[in-house]
Amino acid sequence: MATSVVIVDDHELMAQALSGLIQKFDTYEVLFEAYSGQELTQKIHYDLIPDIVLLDIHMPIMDGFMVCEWLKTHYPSVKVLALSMSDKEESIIRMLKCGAIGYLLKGCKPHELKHAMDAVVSQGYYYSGYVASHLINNVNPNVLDNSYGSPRLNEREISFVKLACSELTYSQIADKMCVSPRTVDGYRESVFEKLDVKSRVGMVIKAIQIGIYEVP
Amino acid sequence: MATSVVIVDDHELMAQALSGLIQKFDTYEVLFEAYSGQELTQKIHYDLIPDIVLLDIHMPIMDGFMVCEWLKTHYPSVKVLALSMSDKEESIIRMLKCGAIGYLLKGCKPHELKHAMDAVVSQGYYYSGYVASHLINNVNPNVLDNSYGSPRLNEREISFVKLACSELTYSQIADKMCVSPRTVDGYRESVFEKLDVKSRVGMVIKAIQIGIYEVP
DNA sequence: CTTATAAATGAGGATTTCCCCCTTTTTACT
DNA sequence: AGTAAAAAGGGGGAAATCCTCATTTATAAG
Repeated sequence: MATSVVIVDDHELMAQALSGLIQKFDTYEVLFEAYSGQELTQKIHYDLIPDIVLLDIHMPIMDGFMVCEWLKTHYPSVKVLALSMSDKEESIIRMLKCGAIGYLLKGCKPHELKHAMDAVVSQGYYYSGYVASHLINNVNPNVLDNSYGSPRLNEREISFVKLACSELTYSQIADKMCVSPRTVDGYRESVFEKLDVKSRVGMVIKAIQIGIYEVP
Repeated sequence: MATSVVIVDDHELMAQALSGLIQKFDTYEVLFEAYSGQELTQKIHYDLIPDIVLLDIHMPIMDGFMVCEWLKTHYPSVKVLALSMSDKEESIIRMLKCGAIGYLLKGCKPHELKHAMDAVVSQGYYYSGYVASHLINNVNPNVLDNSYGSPRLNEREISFVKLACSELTYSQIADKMCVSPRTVDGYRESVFEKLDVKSRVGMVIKAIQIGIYEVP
C-alpha cells in the first residue's frame, strides 16, 4: 500500500507543485494539501490520517512549530518532515524539540526529498547532510533550554526585546511597559547576558535571528 | 507553437516542482531550469532564448534584480515574470525598474500563475491584484529614485550601513572604513535622512527591510 | 520564622549616539 | 577658469546607552 502524505505550506504554488512532484513517486500518494496550520487541523480526521506530513516552518498565524506540537499531541503517529528555507540551528532544534522526525531544506534536490521520505518510513528519521553537520558544529547552549519562544527569556524580557526593535528609547519603553526606566535597564542587562550581545543593535539582530522579532 | 519558459530559483525543489506544474499547462513548455543566476547566464544562448523567465528574487550571490538587469541588457526580448515570497513595495518597484514585466507572489494559486503567464504573453504585463493595490497605496517616495542598491544610498553609505548592522561602534566603523569618525557621523546623518529613521536601531531594521543587510 | 533567590528600583558615571554649526577638499559642470 | 555641489573632516554639546554598586520587595523553600 502506498505511503500517504499531506503537504502543509502557505504558498499554494509551492504546495501544489510539490504535490505534483510527489504524485510521480510511486509508493507515495498525496492525501490533501493545506495552505495553513488551521486548514490542516480542520482537514485531518481519525479516518484520514497521513503517514507523513511535509510541513513548512515559516507560515503566518500558526507557524510550523505550533502545527508540529499540535500534531504530536492529537495525532502522535504522524511523522513530521519539516521543510524550510533556512538552516538556522535554532529552527532545527526547535523543530526537533517539537517532535519533527526530519528536517529538509527547500534547496534540496527532488531525489533528496524522495530519499528523505523513504528514510522516515523505514528508519524513522532523516536529516540532510548539511543539516546534520550544522547540528554537530554549531549548537548554541542557550538554545537548548526552551522549546518555544526563545533562549530562556521570560515574558517580560520578550516584550522588552520586541519593543527594543524600534526607535523607542528605553525610557519610552519603560512607559509602555509601565515600569521604571531602571527596571528596563535591568531587562536590558539580563537579555544582553542571555543572548550574548553587547549592544542594542546586536540584540535586535539576534532577536530577528531567533525569531523573537519578525521584520515587517 | 508553445510558449517557452525558463525557471530560475535557487531552491531546486521549488524549481522542479514548478516545472512539473507548468508542463501540465498545454501551450507552455519548460526549456530548462537554473538554480542560480550564474547558471542561467551560462545556459541561455542565442538559439535557446525563452519567451518567459520565471525569476525568483531571493537568491544568493546573484539575486533576482541582478539577473533581471543582466537579462534585459543581453536578451531584451525576454519577458521576466518575478516570483517572490514578499509583497514589500521596495522589492516590487526595484524589480519593475530592473525591467520585470510582472510580479507574482509565491502564495498565489496555480491558475493565477497560468493566468499571469497568459497575460504577459498577450497583454505584455501582469500584476496580481494584491501587488497592484500595494503599489497604489504604499509607495514610499524614497524608493523611486534608484534602480539598484536602495533608496539613493551611495556605495560608501551602503558599506557604512552594513557595518552598522553589528556591534561595532561608529569609531570602530571609521577604522574599518579608513576614514575619520566625523566622516562616519556624516554618513550616519545622510543615511538617517534618506531612510527616514531617527536611530541606529531604526536604520538597521530599515536596512533589513529593503535588503541592504541580510540577517545571517 | 528565617533564609535565599529573583525581580524591581535607585544613584552615578563612562561611553556612545545623535545633532548642531562650520571649514577644507574633491568632483562636476558650463 | 569659475562656480556649484558633494564628500570629508572638525568641535562641541545634549541625550541615550551601557555599566557598576547597592537597596527594597516579593516569593519560594527550609
